[in-house]
Amino acid sequence: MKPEFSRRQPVNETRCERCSLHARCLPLGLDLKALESFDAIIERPRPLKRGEALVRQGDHFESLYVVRSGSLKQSVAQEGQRDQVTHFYLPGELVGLDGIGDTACYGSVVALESAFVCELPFSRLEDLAERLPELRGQLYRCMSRELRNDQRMMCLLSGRTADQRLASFVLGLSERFRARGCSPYCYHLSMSRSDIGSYLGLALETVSRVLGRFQDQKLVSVEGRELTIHEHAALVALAEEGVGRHSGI
Amino acid sequence: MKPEFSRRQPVNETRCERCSLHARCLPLGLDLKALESFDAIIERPRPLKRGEALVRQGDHFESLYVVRSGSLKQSVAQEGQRDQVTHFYLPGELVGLDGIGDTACYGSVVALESAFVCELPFSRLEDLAERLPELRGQLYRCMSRELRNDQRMMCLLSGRTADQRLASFVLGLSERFRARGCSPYCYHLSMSRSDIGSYLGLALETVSRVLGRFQDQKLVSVEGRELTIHEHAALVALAEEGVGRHSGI
DNA sequence: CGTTTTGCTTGATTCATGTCAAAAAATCGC
DNA sequence: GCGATTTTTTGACATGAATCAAGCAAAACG
Repeated sequence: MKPEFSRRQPVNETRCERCSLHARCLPLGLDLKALESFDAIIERPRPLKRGEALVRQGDHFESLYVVRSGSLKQSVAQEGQRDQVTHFYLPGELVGLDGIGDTACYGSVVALESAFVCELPFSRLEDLAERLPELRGQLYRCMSRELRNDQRMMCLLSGRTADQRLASFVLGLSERFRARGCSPYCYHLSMSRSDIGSYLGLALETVSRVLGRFQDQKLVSVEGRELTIHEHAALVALAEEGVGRHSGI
Repeated sequence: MKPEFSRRQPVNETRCERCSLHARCLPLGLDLKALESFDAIIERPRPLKRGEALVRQGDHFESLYVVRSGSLKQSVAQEGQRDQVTHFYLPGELVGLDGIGDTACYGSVVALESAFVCELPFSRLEDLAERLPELRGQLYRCMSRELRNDQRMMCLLSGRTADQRLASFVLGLSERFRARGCSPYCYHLSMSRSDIGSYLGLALETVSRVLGRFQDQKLVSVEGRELTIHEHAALVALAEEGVGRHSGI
């Protein structure tokens, strides 16, 4: 069993200054004084059990959240269609940016495993941003980065094959784990095949089959939800390959 | 021939106060004094010819742009793959939000027809936002709205059939035209079938065929790039239908 | 004003991926 | 620890949409 985030983030480490996510979190770049003001507006870590909802679609928008440990998924339910998973969130990532300026939350956010989140009431964050240009900049940058991620996702969904989508997905997670100081080559998938399928626009059976094929080709090994990357370069090559759908090049 | 935006927006109307897009544009909600400060940082309308690039992928990010007339597309070129269209921009819409905090522009933005854009140098906009809370809020709201749009797009791309994608596309444009005071039932497509296909993740032949089928079913008529919606309700029903891909409901 | 280019439509065929079904494995609850 | 539930794998089959290949229409160009 791999160590999980929850084990690495003792609950009592409640101050931003001491938080090990400091370097990847919203208050990045704030000086000590600013960080203390920031720290002051945070609602202290809130524990979530697997399957528990942090926000429900349609809830009144009030806060952003930073994942402190564990992982979550966002999913949106539309008009009698199957729920669609739109995001996975790892420690340090910001939840709720898509609710700003809207009355209701766009989707539901649910814990995929035991998790802690810090709550940032948006109105207080705005007040603080008025005084802290750095924080303002960070907020813009976070939103803009998310826009770029979403666009990358749109490209993935509209132009690439199932194999390429899964290669990108596996590599994307790998990169995110690496950035958090976890092994990029061997990690735990906290989401089900069905979640992955929904996120990537594939049937869950296809996810299972492709992962199996990757394993046969010795690119990765998958045992349940433990994934090990063996041929990083080959996955990159596959993900970037010119021959997607709609006659590549 | 329908009136086009360019005919409705005389070039010499250069002040924000007199701009007819006022109500849909970034400075929405600013008081007169604030509006004047905002007006002062705008680089005056810049004309673009069909096919001309406003920004090229990889350009250094410096400014946001507001479309004043005409329309544009954003497309990103990846690793030897076919270009992928990621956005269409209509008058009043904000171009470039995805470049904030990044050194380079994420994609190229090209005029689909003759167009004018107002340039907003981002550093000056940031300075101004420091003093104008309303403007700050507007910026957050614009970015957040775009996040929601991108997510809607992701849902469209990963869960819906070709017919549903095109129905949504046609209705989406209709809504955007309506919001701009143009006819929502009869409008001009400034983009090619190939652009639409790229945007929706479909082959251009499929776009052509589905549009043809819609015409046979008397939902719309399409003559070249002139589109008329006959059965709005039926299109809505189709777009929202539970039976997408991945066994609806 | 004819020629070339570009964009659009249409048909035939193929293929990747979805759907349905059932078994196997893992996880959960008591 | 054992039956019940959920998740995952695997197989057989169906099908929507891509691809390939013309042909046609409408601009753009000399």
